[in-house]
Amino acid sequence: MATLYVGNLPWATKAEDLTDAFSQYGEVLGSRVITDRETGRSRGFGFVEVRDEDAEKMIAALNGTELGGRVITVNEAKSRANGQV
DNA sequence: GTTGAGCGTT
Repeated sequence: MATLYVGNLPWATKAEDLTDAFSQYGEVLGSRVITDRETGRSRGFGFVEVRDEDAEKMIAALNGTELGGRVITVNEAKSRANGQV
């Protein structure tokens, strides 16, 4: 599968919101919104796990679109484990 | 109750 980075999210965005939004354009295997480890508040970005064959389609479909009232940024995630191969 | 570029935890 592929990991998608989702940024520029509202503070109220949750993992379910990412799943609901991304599942409209592909199969969402899992999602995760990054929250501050110390305070527990949302950092305004998250990650969505999708199938590799649907990843590019979902990026093109949701990148630059509106979510929760804000325009979000969707890209292929690159950090920690990168490709997950 | 606040903030706004950036890539997450076991």
